[in-house]
Amino acid sequence: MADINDPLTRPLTAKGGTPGVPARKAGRRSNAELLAFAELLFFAYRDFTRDPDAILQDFDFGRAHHRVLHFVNRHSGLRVADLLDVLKITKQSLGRVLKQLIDKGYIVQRAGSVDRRERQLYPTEAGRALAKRLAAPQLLRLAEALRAAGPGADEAVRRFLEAMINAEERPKVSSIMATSPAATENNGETEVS
Amino acid sequence: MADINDPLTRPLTAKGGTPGVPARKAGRRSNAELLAFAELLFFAYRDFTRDPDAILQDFDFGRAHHRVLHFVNRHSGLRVADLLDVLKITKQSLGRVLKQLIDKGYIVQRAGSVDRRERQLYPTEAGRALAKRLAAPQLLRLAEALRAAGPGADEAVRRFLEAMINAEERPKVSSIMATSPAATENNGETEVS
DNA sequence: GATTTAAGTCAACATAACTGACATAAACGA
DNA sequence: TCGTTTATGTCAGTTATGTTGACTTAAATC
Repeated sequence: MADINDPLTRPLTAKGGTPGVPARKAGRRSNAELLAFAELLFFAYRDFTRDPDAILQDFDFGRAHHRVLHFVNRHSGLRVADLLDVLKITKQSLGRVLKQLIDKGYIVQRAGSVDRRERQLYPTEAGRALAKRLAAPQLLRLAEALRAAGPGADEAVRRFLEAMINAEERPKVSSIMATSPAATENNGETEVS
Repeated sequence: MADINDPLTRPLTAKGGTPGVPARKAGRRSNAELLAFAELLFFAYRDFTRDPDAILQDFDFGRAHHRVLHFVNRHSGLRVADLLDVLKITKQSLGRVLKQLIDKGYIVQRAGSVDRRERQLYPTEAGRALAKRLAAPQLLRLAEALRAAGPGADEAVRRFLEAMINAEERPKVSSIMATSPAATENNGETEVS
């Protein structure tokens, strides 16, 4: 077990507070504590994106392609308008990366069956394979981090992340996340292999 | 209370599992569950950065300036090399935004007292004020999200975020986070006002 | 038939990252 | 002391990803 006084291995935030500092009221957090969470979120996200970024270089793709491929793969059949709303970028920005993913054979589009102006987006077999490869290190990282967070942390972390989303976006996020292979096909037991 | 079956207001992940699906072993998580965490992290970070991004426009600054100003403000006296290691960008990339922050009077630099090649970075009064203004909406969001996550979630979330950081980076992150006004000056009771 | 909507495209531009090469000053080592 | 390494800064060119604004096409809708 790590020595709590060793600056290289102790927990990033002192447990039990600083000696001589009276405990704050339950539920009140100092700005300094909150800033520590802000920094941890920055570091977590910084490293969360690094593994896939490295893989993407081999395909002449960037993080933008990963985001598009991820959402098309996990929420097959979503429309261009859905993607724009999820990513919060302009049609022109999306257009560039989406075109490249289509041209290189990772995504295909189909006219909507009810409204034929709509373009429904689907991954090809190559698209599914690449998405899986990009997700693999992130899934490992998440699994390990949830394990490290301790039993019961899943729900706390999930509620925290949900509450970090703009309130007015939550219904849309919820709706997007409800349309996934896990929710519709195979009971969530997709394997990375 | 929200109807758990209403797709617009139910929790983003079903609680208690899907009927007919056998409970997984304790501690094992399906890839679909982990992918949901990946998406929540994306959405959380997407919205976490939007409030300060809007403020930055009024100053002709971007997110890169925010990151630099934040770390200089919260960890006064850190060196250029520290900043490069924290941000994981090149010297040239940092140089551009740092120069602008210095030219516009938000950051000053001082030669290191022991090694005079080093440049120690400090916020000016204007820098501190801007950092505080940029942090304010993020602190509100974090406070509310931790509240929403429920009692005891702080520690779970903190452990989760720490474990999301690359293992070899944790000592450096720990060391950076130990040098903050909260850790050295006023017992963490900095106020946003 | 006119209007609106979903998507796509063209052009110009801004930001923030990158690589590679080189300069300066200070510290360090033989 | 002198050569080397280190910390920082800078110049030049490139790439990735975002922006605004204008316009087109096809299909749905009023």
